[in-house]
Amino acid sequence: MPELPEVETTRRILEPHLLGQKIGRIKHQDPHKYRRTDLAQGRTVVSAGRRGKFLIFGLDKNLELIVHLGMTGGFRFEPASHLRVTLELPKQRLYFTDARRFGKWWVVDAGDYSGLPLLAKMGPEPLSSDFTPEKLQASLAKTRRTIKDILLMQEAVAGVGNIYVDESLWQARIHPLRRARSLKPGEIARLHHAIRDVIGRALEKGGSTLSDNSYQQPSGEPGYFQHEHQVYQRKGLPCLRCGTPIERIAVGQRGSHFCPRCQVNK
DNA sequence: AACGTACCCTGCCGGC
DNA sequence: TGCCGGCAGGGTACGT
Repeated sequence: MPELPEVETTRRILEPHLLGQKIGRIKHQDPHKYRRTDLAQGRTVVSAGRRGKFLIFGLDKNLELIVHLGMTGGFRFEPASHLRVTLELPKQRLYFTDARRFGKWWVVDAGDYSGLPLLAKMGPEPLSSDFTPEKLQASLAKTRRTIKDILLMQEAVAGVGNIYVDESLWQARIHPLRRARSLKPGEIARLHHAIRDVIGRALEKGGSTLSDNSYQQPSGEPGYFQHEHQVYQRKGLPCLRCGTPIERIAVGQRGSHFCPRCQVNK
């Protein structure tokens, strides 16, 4: 599923194709999921940014086109199955495919995220200097939730989803069901480092393409970080640190993979 | 206010 | 072999 590394990889690839280009028609059949996109037609793209898992394309006339890829959304340079949106540009077309249709588009006045409350309260970018162990500690201290829950909520840190939470918790040797506010300073320091390390390495590899093949770069090329997963979708396989079989449990509604020996729920 | 849960959606998988 | 129920999960709505 697209998380920060996949969304940022998409952003970097799309940026040169969009900057300075005037958007023509945007064709789709689902106005509920692709809201007000008529307002982007005829506008020129002036920036291509990202916040957490949201792509934010700045347009002239002080507008922004915001895209969330959901579970299976992705841009393609060529038509593909599960085509949902076609975006016409002067020299090419961009296609948006989304098998499970959890992806959404919005057009808003620049910076007005009143219709996207999650974006408004998004936590620090994990690879920025804004993300510090102190800020992480402060976020974890004010909740009774588990560490897995709070990391998925995007307010403690932006852009981390199910894959990279599991990978980060494994690297930091923290059980997913630990109460967030019970983490000791040393554990928070390990977790902070693990999140930055995992997200950074995943980004270098172009993200993860899972067995369902849903995430692809716009060219159709996959990501390569799935080959470096330590726990995600490795249930029953030996922990690559200690050999104990990886377990899978439900946390909230999410599958969670962890090593019962390395990650003890104290 | 904070937390838990149902829901959205559809391809895929396992069981029969 | 083919059908079908259940599962996966980011984000949101809603009830407690």
